[in-house]
Amino acid sequence: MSVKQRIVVIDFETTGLSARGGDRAIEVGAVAIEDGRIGATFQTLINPGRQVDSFIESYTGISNSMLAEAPNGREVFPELHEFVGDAVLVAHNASFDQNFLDAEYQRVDCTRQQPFLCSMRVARRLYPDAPNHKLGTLVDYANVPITGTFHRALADAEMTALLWLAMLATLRDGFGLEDAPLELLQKLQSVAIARADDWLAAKAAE
DNA sequence: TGCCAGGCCCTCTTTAGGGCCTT
Repeated sequence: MSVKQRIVVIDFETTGLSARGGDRAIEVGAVAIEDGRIGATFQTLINPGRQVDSFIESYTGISNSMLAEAPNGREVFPELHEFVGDAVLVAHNASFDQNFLDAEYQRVDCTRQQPFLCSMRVARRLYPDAPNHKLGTLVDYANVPITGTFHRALADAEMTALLWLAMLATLRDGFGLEDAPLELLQKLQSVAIARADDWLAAKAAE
């Protein structure tokens, strides 16, 4: 995979926690990282075809009246698919966003080919001393600027993208690895899966 | 009525259980 690989950081607000249980996306935010910098963005509300409950309205600040005027998934997801292109995807707690993206793509006959990396899994390895690994906590811990309201899709995607860049910087500064940040993070994630902490120690000792 | 997600990761583990994180 190319070092210059475009990355898209994505975040969904949804009607609930279970994509497979029928919950739907109500907002998507996506931020492209190109050449190590934040570039184009994509954001829209999505009409889920149903009422969202009061918890979701309160949690996200997205009301039913806002969603009533929003485009539906059949309009939104082909556009998102085009925006994402062949970029590697990143999200905070990626399994959640991946399940929603794949479920919504399936409804509009789109498919996802590229890998989906998780900023939370990397942060747990890179910042083990953080109070916790919620996005809001990590934004503060890594001195990432707050770009908007938490629990809105574009703001969360932007701050996840900035956290991702901060983690890249930490890796470069901490391990002297000037190049191949994407490969490094992919390796770091696979290492996390394998619980192979020795890999980082070996890299640091080189 | 009662139930209500799923994947990762750690540990008092692996023939399991529970916390974290996302909305």
